[in-house]
Amino acid sequence: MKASKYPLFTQKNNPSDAEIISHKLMLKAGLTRQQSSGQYSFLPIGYRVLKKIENIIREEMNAIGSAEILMPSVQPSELWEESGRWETYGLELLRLKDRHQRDYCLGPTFEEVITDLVRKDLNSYKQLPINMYQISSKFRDEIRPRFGIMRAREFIMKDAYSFHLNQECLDEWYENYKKAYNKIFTRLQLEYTMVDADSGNIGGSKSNEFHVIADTGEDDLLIDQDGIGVNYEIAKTKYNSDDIKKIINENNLVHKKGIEVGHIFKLGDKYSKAMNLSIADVESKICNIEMGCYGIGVSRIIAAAIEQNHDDKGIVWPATIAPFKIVIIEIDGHKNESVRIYSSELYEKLSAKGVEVILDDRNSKLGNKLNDWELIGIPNIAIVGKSEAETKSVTFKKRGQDDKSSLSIENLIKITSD
RNA sequence: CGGGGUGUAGCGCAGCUUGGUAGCGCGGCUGGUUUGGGACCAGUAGGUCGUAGGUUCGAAUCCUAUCACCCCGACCA
Repeated sequence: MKASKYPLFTQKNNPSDAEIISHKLMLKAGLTRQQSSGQYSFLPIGYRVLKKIENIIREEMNAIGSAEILMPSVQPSELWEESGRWETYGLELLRLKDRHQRDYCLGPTFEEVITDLVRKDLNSYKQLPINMYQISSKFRDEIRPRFGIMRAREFIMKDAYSFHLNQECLDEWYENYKKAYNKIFTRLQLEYTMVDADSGNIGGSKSNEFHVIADTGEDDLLIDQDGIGVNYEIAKTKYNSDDIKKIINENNLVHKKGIEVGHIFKLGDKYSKAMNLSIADVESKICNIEMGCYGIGVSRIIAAAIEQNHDDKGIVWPATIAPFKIVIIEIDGHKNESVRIYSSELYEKLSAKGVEVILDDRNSKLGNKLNDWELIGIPNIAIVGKSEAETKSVTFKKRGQDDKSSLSIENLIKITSD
């Protein structure tokens, strides 16, 4: 990519609507723009980050043998009436009518649709277990959207669903997903913890939440010596006390704030029973299908990552989700042919190695360019001016560190293409 | 929904109390001087003051209604 032809929308002034740091930085760095309350467009830089996160999730889902699908976001009321949630889900379910006055809703979650999908094609227990996931927009008509993309009404979520002949198989797959989630959050390079949790609105017997640790998190977590936590409500039940302070002291726990970015559930037969999804087993006995569901708030992870990784200059992306791996900044390339030729040569070499590189060939000053890229948070910065062009080197700087060093082309390629 | 607040140029704001037809900073554009960490000078473009109605000779300013957005609380990935 060349910055002169790439839509960058950084802003100098602090946006007035933003309260928390991730929201401010996302607007300043030009990652997202608000459409209406709780709804955001992703600009090119923001969308690249979203795709990075999606791909890590996708790879780990595929790796455990969950298959990607896509379901419609507008869902017929009939399915929700079958599950009983048309009545119970409440105002968060945005309901609408089509031209024939049939009732629909915008999908906030997909248990009904996927249960319907599976029951139409499930003929034999031999097809089980079935594991499928999708990455798509969800809509929840939140009482109060806030903090930008952190709690939006429309957001990107990965939701996986599993179908099993028996509890043992569900338990096994629940563990598979749990392991996959740990891999995902490790690869995202975020400080996180898994906690025992309430299954809330979705229903079922067992659930775990994954939280990114951040002071601005909305959830209170109690974390033990092994890094395993519980949320407040669960802790009260688990330790049989209402006194949080006492629980903390007596059990040697640490209180931290978390941003919930993942939630996995053992649903049991709640939906399969209500929606009549059953199958004959080896002995021709009719069994209800055991289900699990596994969510990750993909777009929320962007905000969570920024909450955890920023400084006074802007975002400091973990390398695995940075929108670009490196930016090459020209000094006066438009006035200096040797600089222009040399920077293009570097750009081509890095591109050829598959390095995600953007060349800042805009007609602006070094300071402005550096400020833009430090705000956006690109992890590696290579500066080339007249002297670098002469010596065939670059002035190299890591985001988050102040010192600069001189690197040969070979070393630059080595550092950025590993 | 209850409580608090804000809508004026692309962004951030002043002006409103005490009506007289809109201004500042940043950004944009043009020209020149600069040029290795947000340059300087000069010039220039850009706003039916959220919307509708009312009061008045006259409304960004006063009154009424309405819409949008933000913050605190109840709900959630």
